[in-house]
Amino acid sequence: MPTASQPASDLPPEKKRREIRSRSERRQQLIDATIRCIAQHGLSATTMQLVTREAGLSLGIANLHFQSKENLLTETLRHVTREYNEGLLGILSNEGCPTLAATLAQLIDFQLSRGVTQRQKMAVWFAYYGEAGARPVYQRICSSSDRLAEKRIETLFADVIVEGGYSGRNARDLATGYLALMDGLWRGLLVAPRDLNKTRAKTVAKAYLQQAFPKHVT
Amino acid sequence: MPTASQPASDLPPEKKRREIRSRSERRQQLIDATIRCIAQHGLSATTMQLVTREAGLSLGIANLHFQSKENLLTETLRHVTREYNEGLLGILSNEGCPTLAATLAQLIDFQLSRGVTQRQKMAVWFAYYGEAGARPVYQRICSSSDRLAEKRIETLFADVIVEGGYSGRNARDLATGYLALMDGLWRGLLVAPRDLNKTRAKTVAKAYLQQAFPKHVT
DNA sequence: AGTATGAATGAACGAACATTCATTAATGGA
DNA sequence: TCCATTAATGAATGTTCGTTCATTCATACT
Repeated sequence: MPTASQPASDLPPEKKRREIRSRSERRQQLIDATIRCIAQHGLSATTMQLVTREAGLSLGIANLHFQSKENLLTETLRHVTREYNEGLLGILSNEGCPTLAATLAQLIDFQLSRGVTQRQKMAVWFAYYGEAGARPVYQRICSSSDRLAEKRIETLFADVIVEGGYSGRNARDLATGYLALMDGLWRGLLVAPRDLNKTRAKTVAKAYLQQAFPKHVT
Repeated sequence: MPTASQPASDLPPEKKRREIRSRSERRQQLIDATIRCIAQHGLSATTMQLVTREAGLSLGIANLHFQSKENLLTETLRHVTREYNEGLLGILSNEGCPTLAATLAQLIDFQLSRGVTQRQKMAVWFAYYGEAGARPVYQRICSSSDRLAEKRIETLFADVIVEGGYSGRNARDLATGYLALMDGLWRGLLVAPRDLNKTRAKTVAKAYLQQAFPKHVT
């Protein structure tokens, strides 16, 4: 978007005005640009050139604030992971959430909300999963995030089982199953958006919880 | 370990004996090497050099048989996809499979069998999922494979619903849910093998089918 | 045995990559 | 107002990539 009040000229070198920002601002700006690049071009086609241009900054700045590309990518994964986990924690801390049934409903709504299921974020998740087998750093970040989420969901399910007096249910297995189901639905939304939309994904997820906790899900 | 009867020399150029093989043999050999490379190094670190060396062949041969790296990668995805679909068809064509209950059991066994869940194969799946958002070719191959699998499972589930007289069940939604669950379990096996092993994955998958079809799964 | 065929090789090449760093200019304190 | 400090820039660098193709040699046919 060219700024107005520029001297008319066909192809000026277009000197960019240099702006100074704080370290954390620049880091966030670069991470956001990285997310957009991965979503649009894929992880293997994401270059420093592309990222810095997307951020509207010069080539060298990513190395200035992140030392290396590898580090930028790692921090990007950490950012997306932290964002998701904080959102999940917000739901499960059930402050102002009156009943367990309401918490379950909010959980599904959150995990299939616009913020979580936008292509940008999902593309990033799966891009890193693909490399996780070869990169221990990615694997550690992903699996520790998984573990955290599973522990929280398991606790919630355990509470629901007690409240509902459900017998023969294993909270841990149900949590594993639920999160696996949600993972698969995300993958479907990403890879086959023509065959699976968010509404149907919500139906399928709700059906799982209803089978598990009939009294808590309508 | 230097071979005997070689003219004494510290670092012999070690001339390689040239072997001639058919086009299809070489293509298969290169695809297999590509799978191993992706599993070991990740898609973004998989180079022609690495692949051809892994195959024990010379650098130029991949371009000779596949024209381009892009084409080699696409054909590799197609190969893995076809292999999985043929295996699935083998199970679901229920030749020699007496009952629907037995078919369900075989389905889980197959999807969590050694052949399907070995790290090599799963790493390939997820590597391509990650790029699918940016590459229409990958997306088409993945989603058409998904569609095929889902149609078959849906048909099986519909039969089970009729036989069991289950009411209020939607075969399509159950199929979507089951495949999503299986996808998530695979992801867990790949990314967090410490927290999820094959035995527990089988337990979780079985629990899903048991909830859906209690009379058919023990 | 001699020869034609084309599969296989790997040195060479240009393009694209991450990274470096001398230079530039915005900022805040003197 | 001037200067010291330091964020920001982007041309330059060395490396690595995919691809090409002249050459080599295993094979099958005459």
